[in-house]
Amino acid sequence: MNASERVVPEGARRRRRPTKQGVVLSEQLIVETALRLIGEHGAAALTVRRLGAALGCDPSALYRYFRDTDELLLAVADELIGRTLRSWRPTGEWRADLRSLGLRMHADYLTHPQAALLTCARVTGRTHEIRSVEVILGVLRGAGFPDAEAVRIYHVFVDQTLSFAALDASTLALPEQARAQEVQAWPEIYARQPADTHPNIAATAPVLVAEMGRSGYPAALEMMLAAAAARLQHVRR
Amino acid sequence: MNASERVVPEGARRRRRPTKQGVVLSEQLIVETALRLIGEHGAAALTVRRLGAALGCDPSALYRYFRDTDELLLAVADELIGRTLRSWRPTGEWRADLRSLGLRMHADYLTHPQAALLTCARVTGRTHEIRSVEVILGVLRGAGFPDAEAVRIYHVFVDQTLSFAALDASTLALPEQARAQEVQAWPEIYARQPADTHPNIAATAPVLVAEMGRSGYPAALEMMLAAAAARLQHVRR
DNA sequence: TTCCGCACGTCAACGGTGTTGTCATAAGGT
DNA sequence: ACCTTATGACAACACCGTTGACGTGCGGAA
Repeated sequence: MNASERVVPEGARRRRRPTKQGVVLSEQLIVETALRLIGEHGAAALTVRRLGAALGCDPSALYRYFRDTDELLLAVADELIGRTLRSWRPTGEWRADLRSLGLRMHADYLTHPQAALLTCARVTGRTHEIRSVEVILGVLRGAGFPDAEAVRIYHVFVDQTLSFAALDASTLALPEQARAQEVQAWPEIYARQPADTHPNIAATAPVLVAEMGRSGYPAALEMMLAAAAARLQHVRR
Repeated sequence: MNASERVVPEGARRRRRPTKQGVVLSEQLIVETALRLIGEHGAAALTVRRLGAALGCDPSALYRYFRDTDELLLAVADELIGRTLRSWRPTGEWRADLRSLGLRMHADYLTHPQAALLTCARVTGRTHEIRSVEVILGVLRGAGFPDAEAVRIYHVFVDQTLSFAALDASTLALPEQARAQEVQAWPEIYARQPADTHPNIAATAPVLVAEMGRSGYPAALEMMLAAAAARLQHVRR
């Protein structure tokens, strides 16, 4: 039997046969369990075998619901998009709205780094994504940006938010050991560069180490919003 | 023997013993072969076993040069940084220098999309990376930014460049079929949203489709540079 | 020039991974 | 109550990174 023939679309499912351990599987339950697994035990915990164990079923049973692990992760990602958008409320002030939406998206993606990594660059074309485009464009056009400007700023805003999310997520998604090493790298290596060969690093070492310990996204977002505001003033004249 | 004791620093290597197939290994050769493998057969092709086969040595021989695959990956990342930095010439004008450096880094990473994806989020702590930090900080401090400001802008600049590179690289790195589908998504889906449910998308559809067809990085970089220039003017007063 | 220590390539093995072919069984429409 | 077949279980496969043991032959010392 071909693998793609094995999976039955969720809507067409009729027989719900409990697992040996008494669990009744469903796409919804699997996705939720996967998200829980990632949240509780880190990104590395999401393996087909562990997911099977957590659900109380044989790992291969999952292939009745998803063609492969990639498809499973996409389903997880879609769930994430929905959750993010659902919790956002606009205020009517464009700059505050973009700021809160950006920070929220960034933060929500980081809650599930594994899914974020896989998802950030993909155009899903699904309802949640389309709605987010509509909403952001609405904020910008409502603020008075002309269409071309609004689209350009939308593009920068979305790509910047998603790409920073991916960048920061990939740090969180690293195996434990590599991540610890990453955190120590800046203090240990950059605080020790001699002033004669690396004057700029030496002169800024303390502030450099502090700065690199956190995400660059908030600062990047502020600079982007400032540039947009300046552009808006210029256009209005 | 402990794994970390097994690897000998490149400088201290004395005995160069050819492999059964007559290859003389070196850190340099291994990194170059890894990059070639990634470029030819995709990021997934970079496994210890395949790298060993491509080099003509036993997979475990690599552990004489790198403690684990992660350390190997960091070496690959640093090689990428080095290639970029080597081809860049400063002009003395900070804005032009940052612009050219950013665009060049972005472009260079995209020539090795698979490698960029794997490496661009990592702090290598190796020589090329350290030099790039020194150079960029020098440009900013030379322009008159106070230390704290210079560091903050450096952070935004570097993370923005790398994260956009990763975002754009991941599109290039998709399997052929998925990539074609991705390209068609914007025209096909967003050009067809009805004006009553999605007024903002419908109103901007042509310019939206055109804009999303290219990278957002140049526009993001310009906004970031504009914000930095405004900040510099403000500080100078 | 010889000789010896040990650097370094090789081998085999371990425990993990995703994935698939096959089978038994019970759910659900008839 | 039956029969079809959806679906979970099992076992196996090929691959992965990593490690410990081993022996060969290179390079420095004498």
